Amino acid sequence: MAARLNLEEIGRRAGVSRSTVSRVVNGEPNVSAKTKRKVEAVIAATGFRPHAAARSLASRQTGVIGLIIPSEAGTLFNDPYFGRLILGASDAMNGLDLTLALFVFGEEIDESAIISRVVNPGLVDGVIVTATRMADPLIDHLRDAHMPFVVIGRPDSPHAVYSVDADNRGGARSAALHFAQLGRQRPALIAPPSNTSAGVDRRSGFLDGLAEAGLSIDGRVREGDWTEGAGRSAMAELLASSPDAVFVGSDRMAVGALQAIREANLQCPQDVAVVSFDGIIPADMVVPRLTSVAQPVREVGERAVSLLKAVLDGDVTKAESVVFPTELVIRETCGAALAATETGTAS
Amino acid sequence: MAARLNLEEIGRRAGVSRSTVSRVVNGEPNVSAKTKRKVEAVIAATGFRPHAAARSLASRQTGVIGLIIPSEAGTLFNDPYFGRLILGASDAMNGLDLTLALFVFGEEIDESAIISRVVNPGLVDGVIVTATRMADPLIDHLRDAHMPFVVIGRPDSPHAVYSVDADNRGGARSAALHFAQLGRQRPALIAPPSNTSAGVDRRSGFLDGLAEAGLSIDGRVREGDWTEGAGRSAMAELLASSPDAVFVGSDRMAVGALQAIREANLQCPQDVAVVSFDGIIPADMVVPRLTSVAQPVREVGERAVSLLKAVLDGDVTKAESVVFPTELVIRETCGAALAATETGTAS
DNA sequence: CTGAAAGCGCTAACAG
DNA sequence: CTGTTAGCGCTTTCAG
Repeated sequence: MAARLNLEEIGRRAGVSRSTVSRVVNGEPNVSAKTKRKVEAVIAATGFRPHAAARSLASRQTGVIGLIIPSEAGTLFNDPYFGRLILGASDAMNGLDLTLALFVFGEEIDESAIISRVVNPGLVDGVIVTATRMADPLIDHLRDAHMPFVVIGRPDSPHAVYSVDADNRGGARSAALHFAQLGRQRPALIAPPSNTSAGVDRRSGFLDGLAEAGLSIDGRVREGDWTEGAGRSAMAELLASSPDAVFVGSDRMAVGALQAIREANLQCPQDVAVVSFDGIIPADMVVPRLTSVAQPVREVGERAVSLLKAVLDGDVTKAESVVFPTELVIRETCGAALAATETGTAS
Repeated sequence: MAARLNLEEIGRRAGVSRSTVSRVVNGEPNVSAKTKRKVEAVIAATGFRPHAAARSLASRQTGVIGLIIPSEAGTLFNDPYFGRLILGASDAMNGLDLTLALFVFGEEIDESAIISRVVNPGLVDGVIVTATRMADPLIDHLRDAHMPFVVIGRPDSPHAVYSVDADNRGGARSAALHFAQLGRQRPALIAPPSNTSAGVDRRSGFLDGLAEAGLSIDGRVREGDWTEGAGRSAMAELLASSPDAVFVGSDRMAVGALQAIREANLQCPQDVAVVSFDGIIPADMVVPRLTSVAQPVREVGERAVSLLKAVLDGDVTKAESVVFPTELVIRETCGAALAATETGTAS
């Protein structure tokens, strides 16, 4: 029977040495066209694929990139955000012939367990870290272990790092300006957790935008943990101070906020306009359709991969922060169409 | 400076041979307590971790399990189903000290590309395949390549395979019986795609349940591609034949169906009762709250991992199909509370 | 219970 | 352009 398929065996069948086969497999230039053809024929005929572990051991590169997602009690996985992110990362990796290793850690497992699993030599070449808290200790550990990494978010680290993020501040600011333009007078805010960079940035961006427009928020601020439930109870509380507009820091919380508005027998957008951040809930999912500051999650995932790849290849050596612009997608909850009609701007 | 950390070096520092260190690392029994302690001390002091690739090469086991998710244009990733599944699989793997490699393939990449990437020797020990179509060619390819695998779903394969699935038929049947019990007379169905086992089973289970209860469906059947939009348009069509109840084959389609009902100025559950399948959309997400046949997605993911692990360890050798029961979770859209009130059953 | 020795399949100088 | 020669770090017989 056929011997186990390896470089040696392929070489034997093609009448060349193991090294030559290796060169063909790796697309190195210094192989004669004729030899190359012969070897490729044998490879095609046998369906040979080089052994990944052997290759990793010899080359000290695994071709595997880790994606670390700390999932707090599974909450995060109900958010379409991560699906999009994974899809983007995955696409980029398929194109680069890289393999994605996914590390999801619940709260019950401690930080050091994460590290020791991920920083296993010979397992991954580098990692992408998501959902980072401000000053995430994970980042320091990764650095101590000399593991190349890229952060998704805006890390608050004393050291410079590679990172990819959406323009949370700018996006939130645009929501504030939009409210101002629509003539809303009593804006409110439901911010994401302030121990995350997204939470901090979306909050400050919105407040800055209001200040710019000369609007004040007068304590109409609440914070929620990304979920529908949090959005609903935060909104219920805010309604006591009669806001006429609310910027909600995530799509999921906005869904809850809409429910609270409905339960109070108020109308959105007539009584309270709503703009959310994310733009990733399917538009048909809620009524009225959600106006939101959309961030390009998929692109963020893709870019994180290409940036890490560049770091691994030594193509980029200085800290680099990529920031993607957001886009205010106007649908129904902000009441823009309404305002347009009233002022006679619309046809 | 410290030499590169490996078995040899740890052995040198502990005054033993490389083999002994290997035995300690792998928890083999035949090591004296004293030697073991000494070696462990050195390991703890140095933070040594064995090189994954080297270990894989020598032992012919990678400790990595692949999860294959064919994502059609990203549609599937908007569904919380996959997040849950990944979470379950991931949990199980963390417990078994296994690493998860995620393979997401869009439609643009063909089947053989999937195979050649996944079946790379020395990369993964086995794979879990999801979202399988009926008679999925992927399965045959996996078998041809001698790659151990477990299917999530009910594969329609001429060969026996290992699989894990939810009781789609039984769950759908229970929805039918529930409608009958509530006195609904004109049931309708929005089924998932019939080229998937879930689609086939949910459809037949529902129809069987109706037949059992003596209800007929009279052509009030549509099919949708899992999305909100599909549910909405299917429901809009069905309304022409005045159904008083509809079983929708997925949570997302049910969200769309609810919208269509509202847009037709009908009330749910008064005019049309709705029961969906999945039970994974956060309960607070829609109003009225969705009654649905819940499937234990996380458990399915966990079980797929433990089954594959057993297969890899040779603990199970005959084809095995694990089927998880579903649970009808009654909330508001089915109108059970309503019916109870009318008949005086409720307080 | 412990050590020595032989690979696992591949890459990477180094010759030629 | 091609072959030879050493390893990469670990597991795994086989002796002792």
